[in-house]
Amino acid sequence: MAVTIKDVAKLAGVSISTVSRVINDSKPVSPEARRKVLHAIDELQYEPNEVARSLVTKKSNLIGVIVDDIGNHYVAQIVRGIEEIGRMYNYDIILSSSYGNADTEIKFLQLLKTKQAEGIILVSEIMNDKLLDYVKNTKIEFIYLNRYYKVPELPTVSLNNREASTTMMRYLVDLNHKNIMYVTQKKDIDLTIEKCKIDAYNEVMKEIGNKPTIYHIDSHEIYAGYNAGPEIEKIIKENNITAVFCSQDELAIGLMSYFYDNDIKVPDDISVAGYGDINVASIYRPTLTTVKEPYYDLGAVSIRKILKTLIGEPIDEDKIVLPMRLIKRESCRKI
Amino acid sequence: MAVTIKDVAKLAGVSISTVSRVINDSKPVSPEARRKVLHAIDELQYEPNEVARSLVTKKSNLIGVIVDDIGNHYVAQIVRGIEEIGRMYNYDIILSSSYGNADTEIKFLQLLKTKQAEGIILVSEIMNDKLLDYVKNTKIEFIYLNRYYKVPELPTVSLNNREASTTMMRYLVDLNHKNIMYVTQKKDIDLTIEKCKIDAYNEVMKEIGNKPTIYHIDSHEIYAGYNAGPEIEKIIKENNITAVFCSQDELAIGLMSYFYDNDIKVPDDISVAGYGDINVASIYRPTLTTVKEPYYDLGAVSIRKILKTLIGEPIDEDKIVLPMRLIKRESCRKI
DNA sequence: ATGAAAGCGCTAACAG
DNA sequence: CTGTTAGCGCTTTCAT
Repeated sequence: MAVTIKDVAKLAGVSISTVSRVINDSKPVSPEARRKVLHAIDELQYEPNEVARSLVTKKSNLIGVIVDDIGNHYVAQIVRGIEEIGRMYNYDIILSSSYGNADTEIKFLQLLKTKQAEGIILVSEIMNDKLLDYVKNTKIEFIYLNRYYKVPELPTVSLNNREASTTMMRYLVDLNHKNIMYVTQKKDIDLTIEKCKIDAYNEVMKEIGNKPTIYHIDSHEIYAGYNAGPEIEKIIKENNITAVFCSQDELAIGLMSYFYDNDIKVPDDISVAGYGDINVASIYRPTLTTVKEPYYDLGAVSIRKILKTLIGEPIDEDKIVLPMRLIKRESCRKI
Repeated sequence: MAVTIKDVAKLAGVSISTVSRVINDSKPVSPEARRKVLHAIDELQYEPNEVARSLVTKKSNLIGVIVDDIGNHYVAQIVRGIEEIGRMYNYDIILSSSYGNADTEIKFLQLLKTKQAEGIILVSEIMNDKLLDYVKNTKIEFIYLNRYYKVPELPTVSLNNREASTTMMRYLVDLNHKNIMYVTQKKDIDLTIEKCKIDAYNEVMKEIGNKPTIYHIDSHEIYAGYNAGPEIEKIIKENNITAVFCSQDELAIGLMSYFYDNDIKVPDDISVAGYGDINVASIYRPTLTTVKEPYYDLGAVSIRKILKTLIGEPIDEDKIVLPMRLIKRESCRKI
């Protein structure tokens, strides 16, 4: 059996209340008693049982984090931000991966509640209406970090995607590109954030008086960008496209790999721009011009917001929007 | 106040024991009572408090995972394996990142113990002797996953690095390479696992009757591989090297980027092999020939081992060694 | 300043 | 099959 507060009290010759007081220094304790207690603690290598403590204080110091897949680099960065800031406030995080399953997300949410998590951050790629309902009817600190959807009803930390896309488009235009193609997700999926980006694209194309060329892919993974290569190549030739702006870095990397394998030179023959600044973006050759999504900050800001409300500090607002940054690299050139 | 077992009992008109019994179905309960309880639970949206439950059962269903940095891809893969298997047995994981600080690792270890974690997996890149002592004197299920060091005194799950390096070397030899260079960590660091790999390299070089050429770098990150480019290039020319075997994929990728930027063609001018099969390895062009470290499995096997001992199943052995696999890609060619 | 005692929400004998 | 009761290890009144 592990050593408990009773053992310490006995050895120190005081009551358990006194021991508790020195552990938490919640009330004055005579120097003499304190010394004895401290000594006993040391002797016994006593470590308080946080579970028992939680039960009475109702503070678990646990934040639940439900993610899509910790194996995704951007997710890992978000978790990094959450964890590092949480740590500063003495909070631990419980991690669960849903792999994009809506029911699993809800199951974890409930599970985390039973574990008395004080707040929950959901890093999701899907739109989970059932979960939305559930959260709205339950009082728990909650933040929705969704990379693709806007979630109007709930506290979110998000990015200014529209502005970022506009910035990238204007940059491409500055590079004298006129025929710019946009490669994005499958058309029929109703991705609210992607809509903002498409709007930005369309707007800039309209500004420069050119017709938009949008190509839809059914996935946002690298291989999908690669596989779409032949069709995109055809469209490029037919429409005299000089720059391709991809809605995700993964797509851009896949596409560049296709170009590499088919002797199309980036950026000499075609400029390619991405979105996200995933870690490969700066490693791949040519390095990818893209827009940096500040994942770490996304996580950090989220947990800070939860912690603030937990502590009772005034919170600024329910929706936090973070800026993004244009990263100019080799894959786009002036023509 | 949250709804408790008492509320359910009252509403259902039974005792709390009966409620407890239907929740856990630990003992037979009359259909009638069960129905009433279930109904009350539903009515009240009751969710048992796991903290209270843990306190009495002494089961937290929590596994602590201390990692170096969840932002590292390989670490994330390990955690993925841990989490996914843990989930199958109803275990949650608490994640803490030490960022390579030995004291932080110990602090987390203690913290996780107070949270009543039933087992702890340490995914570390450093050698932490103090922690070794600590763990040996404490009875807690523990596994050390160290990528660079052998940890003889503790249960570990590790890889057969010696064999893997030999396999890679023999493959290179099969490709008719005779003058093979090995690029690795700084010489004075005492990396026990790296030593195995160097031994394997030396042995094969001896077999083919050629002198070893080992180059030491002070970091294992991509930029380090890149920065070492000029010197490595010089050595290659002087020694007529035709293949470079890097102790880490990161180094290989950095080096290939240097080659790309300096118009040295891989694999036409030089073959490059890596170690690890990090995610970029298959994405980078040319794709990197490497040895696959099964990170996911490493995590999965670790937690499974802990869970087994927790459940009381017989455990096979204290040291588990996983095999690695040669991944032939474009960066190495026959000469 | 200190101890006794109540109780956090739950499980597990124990008695019926 | 069911209710009563005694804790789990700790914090926190409430006396003293």
